[in-house]
Amino acid sequence: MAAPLPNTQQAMRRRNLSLVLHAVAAHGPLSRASVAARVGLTRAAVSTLVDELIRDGLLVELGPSRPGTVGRPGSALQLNERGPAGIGAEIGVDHLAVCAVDLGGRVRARTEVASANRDRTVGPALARLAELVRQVAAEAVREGLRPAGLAVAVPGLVARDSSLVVRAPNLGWEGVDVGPALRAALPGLPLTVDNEANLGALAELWRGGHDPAPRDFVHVSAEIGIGAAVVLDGRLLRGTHGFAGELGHVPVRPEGPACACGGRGCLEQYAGEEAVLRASGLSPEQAAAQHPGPGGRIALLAERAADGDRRVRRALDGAGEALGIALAGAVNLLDPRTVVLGGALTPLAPWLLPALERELALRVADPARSGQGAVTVSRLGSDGPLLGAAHSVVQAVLDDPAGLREAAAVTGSGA
Amino acid sequence: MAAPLPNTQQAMRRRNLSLVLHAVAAHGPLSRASVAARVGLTRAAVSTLVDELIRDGLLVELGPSRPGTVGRPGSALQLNERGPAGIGAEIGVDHLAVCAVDLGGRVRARTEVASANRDRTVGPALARLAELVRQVAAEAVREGLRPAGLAVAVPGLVARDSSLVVRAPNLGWEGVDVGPALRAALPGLPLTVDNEANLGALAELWRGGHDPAPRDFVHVSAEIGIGAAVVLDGRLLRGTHGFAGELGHVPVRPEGPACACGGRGCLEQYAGEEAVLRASGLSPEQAAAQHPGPGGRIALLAERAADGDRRVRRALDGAGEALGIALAGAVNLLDPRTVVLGGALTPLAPWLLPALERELALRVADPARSGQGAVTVSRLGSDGPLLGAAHSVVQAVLDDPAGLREAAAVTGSGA
DNA sequence: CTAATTTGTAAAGCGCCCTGACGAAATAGG
DNA sequence: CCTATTTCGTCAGGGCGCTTTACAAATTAG
Repeated sequence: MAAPLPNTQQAMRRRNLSLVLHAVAAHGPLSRASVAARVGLTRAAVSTLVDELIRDGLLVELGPSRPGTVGRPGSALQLNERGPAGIGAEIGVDHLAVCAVDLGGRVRARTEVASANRDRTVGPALARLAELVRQVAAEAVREGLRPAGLAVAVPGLVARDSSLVVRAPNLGWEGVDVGPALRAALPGLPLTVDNEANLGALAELWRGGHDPAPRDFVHVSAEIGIGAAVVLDGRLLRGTHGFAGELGHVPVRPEGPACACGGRGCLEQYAGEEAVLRASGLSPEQAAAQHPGPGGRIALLAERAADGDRRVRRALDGAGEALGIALAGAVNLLDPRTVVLGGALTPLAPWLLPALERELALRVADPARSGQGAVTVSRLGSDGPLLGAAHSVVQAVLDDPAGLREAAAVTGSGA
Repeated sequence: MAAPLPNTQQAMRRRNLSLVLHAVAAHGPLSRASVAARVGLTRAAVSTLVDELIRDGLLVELGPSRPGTVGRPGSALQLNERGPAGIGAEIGVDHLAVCAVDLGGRVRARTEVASANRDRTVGPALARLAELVRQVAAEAVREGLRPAGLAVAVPGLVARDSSLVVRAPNLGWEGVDVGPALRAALPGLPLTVDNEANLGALAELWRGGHDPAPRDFVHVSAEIGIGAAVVLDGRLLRGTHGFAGELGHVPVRPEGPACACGGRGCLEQYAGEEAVLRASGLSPEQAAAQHPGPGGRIALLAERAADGDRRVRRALDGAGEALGIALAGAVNLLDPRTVVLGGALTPLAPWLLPALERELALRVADPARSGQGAVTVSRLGSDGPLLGAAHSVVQAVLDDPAGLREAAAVTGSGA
């Protein structure tokens, strides 16, 4: 049990800096006075906090805002669009992607390349990724941004508070620590590594476009396996070892087909990409031939389903049913506000949802949740994890703006 | 989104008071200097905090501690055993219980009476409960304690941050707000109402006797239905509506027998008390005849199982298997450190565990959790919810000692 | 044009913690 | 036995951060 932060005046100041920054981030351009009203401090206190944030390049003053109401108009404050940037990266089965996001959440640079990472040696893949990160970071610098950190999304289990990829079946990685190679290739750039579904959930939380943003939800994501992330009270649930969210191995039919995990009848056996393809009578090779490139198999399924292919429709209906059963358990256990379908599931949602919602409605005991609006589909689609990664860096800056200055002092200010 | 507390110096002071109090509570008698080292403040700061806590009657000074080491011996601080007390109450199917707990966590007064609350009108039951609370509170006062609040454990769904019992099937209650009657009968005593499994989990968290106390676990409890509570990062997960933990309606076999909740094959259909009795070839009447009083049905099952009754053994094995399947889903989803069996399940644990652990080992994907120590049995047994209720009041005092003084100022100091 | 309202800043004050120093109370060693 | 050392608790001084109070600036209402 680490000391729960030494409640000192400095810590208070840091929290208040973050509070002001978050207020501006969440509620558009704001005057000092309205920030003060929002966070519960006085105008004088907010003034000094804002001064500090402006000096550190996190806020900018837009000049006097247009009048409209009685009284002296305030001077609008906005997040600096030429300040720190979060770099997000994604290692997919068949692609690599990197993007840079500014404090305001806008994507300011982006690259994506096809790259068959499955069963490939790790070294070259990471070298390639570092190369892309350098490109994107350079472009961000040209736009006046300072890269403040890198977060990498991986489709697999990542040990908590580490860069160790314990298992990523889709990549064929097992016990790979991606930290050393990336840190060596990208000196001075703080690194975090996280599960793809987790970062997708964070993207949903911050930029899902829901209003108000749901602070308690289960985010289901899928590439080949099925991952989920649980957000409760606005915080991501990571679990003791960082492995929370393994929805793919929740038992759906305990006597069902054997699963690679050692169990029987796991969700993955009914709603995993491979299982759905098999039930549809399609082979992976066929899919690769007809829809090459990232997301080809999913695209094929969506196309066939849209064309009215009965076998595919039936397969997706079965997958939706299985998802509904597994999620019914999760909903009964966690009482979230909604279930969000994201990642690769987005394009298939129209054919998954009916059965999914039917099962959920049938099996959820909670009387208050009767039906309405229980399941939503992400608007971010397959971009979720990448955006979430970049945003997680931005969020870290918003959560502790003073930490950034300290880091800069250590590394010699970067630029 | 409520203002996230106005980070002022007063708030800091309050948090530091709580920090000091918690340090003393967790680590026995402590000198000012060791408290300071623990919480990360200076000795001088801790001195003033301690002074204030002593003035408020929360801490007492035991006088100079015995030497033993070099240097001036410190003056040991201890929680005041004649300070605030938490009153806990439990409304069971066939009993009412009330207890008082001091700051140190010791039970200082207790009553329990048989009372058939099932399908009885609510008014008389609550009147009786209030009467018992008055008795216990009076006894606590005789011991020098000041009752600081009352928490009531109910076997059913309680709406979040309210005293509304939405549904308690075992009691036959539906949409009953127990707040008005109890508040009217017990003026001046702050009231909270919570689910029995939730409070049992809190008891496990605070007084489970585990070392170190697990901060992430699933606590399974059962009276007639099957409840569970999820503790993550030392905090109880309540869910959007306060209904988290409905393990009883997690699907185990989706095509299984119909359940009262509208679903099919819910855990309750395999591991609920009624289902187990039926599978054992025993009728509730028979059980009531042979083992009257609280917990009679469970006691009968335990007795028969101990005697080697094959049918009962098989029934419990099946229940354990179903529990294992449902919990495998929960463990995959949440990655807790352990699963704790509590409440009425405790006496049956020996016959439930083998199948439960087998299923769990089989179906949990997490490679780090391989087998060892995944399931533990509560040492608190059926006392958990009652103790947890009283402790939740004590915990509230430890979390904000200054709040207590304010409350006293409003109500005119009570005594 | 004046009164009212609101914004942002400055000065004074207060609360809270830290620093540094000191007496008190014990041990260690001669 | 006496002194040096160590640790504890407290006190005075100081720094820091927020609040209070006051005031000039900028706008609307009448």
